[in-house]
Amino acid sequence: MDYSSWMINTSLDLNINPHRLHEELPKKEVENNFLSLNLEVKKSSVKQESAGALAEELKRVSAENKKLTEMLTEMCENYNTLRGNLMEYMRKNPDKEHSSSKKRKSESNNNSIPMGVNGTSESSSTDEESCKKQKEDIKTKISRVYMRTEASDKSLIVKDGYQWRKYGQKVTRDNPSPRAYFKCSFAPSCPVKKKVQRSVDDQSVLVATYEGEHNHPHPSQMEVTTGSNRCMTLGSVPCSASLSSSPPTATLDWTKSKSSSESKNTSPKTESPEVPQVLVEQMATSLTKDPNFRAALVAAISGKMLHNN
DNA sequence: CGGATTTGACCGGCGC
DNA sequence: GCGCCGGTCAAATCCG
Repeated sequence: MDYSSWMINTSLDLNINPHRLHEELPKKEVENNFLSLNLEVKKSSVKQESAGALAEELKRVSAENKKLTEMLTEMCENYNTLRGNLMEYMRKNPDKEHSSSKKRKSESNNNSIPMGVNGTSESSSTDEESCKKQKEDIKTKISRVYMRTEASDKSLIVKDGYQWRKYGQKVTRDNPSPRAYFKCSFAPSCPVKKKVQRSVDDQSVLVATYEGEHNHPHPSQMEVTTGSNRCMTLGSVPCSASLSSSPPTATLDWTKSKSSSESKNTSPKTESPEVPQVLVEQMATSLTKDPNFRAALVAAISGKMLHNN
């Protein structure tokens, strides 16, 4: 899968000033320049030409600020466009599972109603009731992951780093492909379950439905604690934010790196705020890691400070 | 030999 | 109440 198309190019070309100051001068020189400007401001006997240079610098920085603002606006617009495209894609490819009239009420409810945090006021209820409540809570933590595999690969294995024990397989009515049932076997008390079934429309797409939340750390996290990006440790799972650790009902199809007409397995419920959150986080991470952006930010802040002086 | 997987039986919820 | 269907159980089987 090609995720590069999802990555936002953060190499912002912010060197918009006519003097190409930041492009040619190292960061340190920029800062020195800024300090010297400050000194100049403090001098009581300001020469005409230095005042002119200062005004010009001020103008330049203001222009840069303006450009930054414009770029930010443009970025927001791009984001909105992307989001719109995503929503349109979701609408065009409604999940067959949800369109099925035979769909059980309970399951569809679980998928569409975002529930809050686990209720903790179980002290007054009986064991049976608390057990029931717990069950309901587990059921509310549902997420779905779409994973593209080789069409020839008939195994229903989704490698996500956790250890799963298969406890059943069933052929369901709305899908000729068998559905496999897994329980998390990494921790004996872990309540998480996973259902894996091939997509009706695209046999090369595996649909993994996670129920519940792991009550133990991710196995790969126990081995690799320094990894900054969890997606890198998830084996063959697409870079997805919809693992069980995410809030309920998040369903993301990151397999859409192929043409949108190819995969048709998403549901309208993906219009949850989850998607923007993921994108925003991704953008923020990318931006903060980009030296160009940081340099531009420094310049912008410097400009702002100059403005205030 | 022990753990994982397979697979038919069973259970319970839901719709008619 | 009955039948259908998804989900789970557990004995049998497989595999390292």
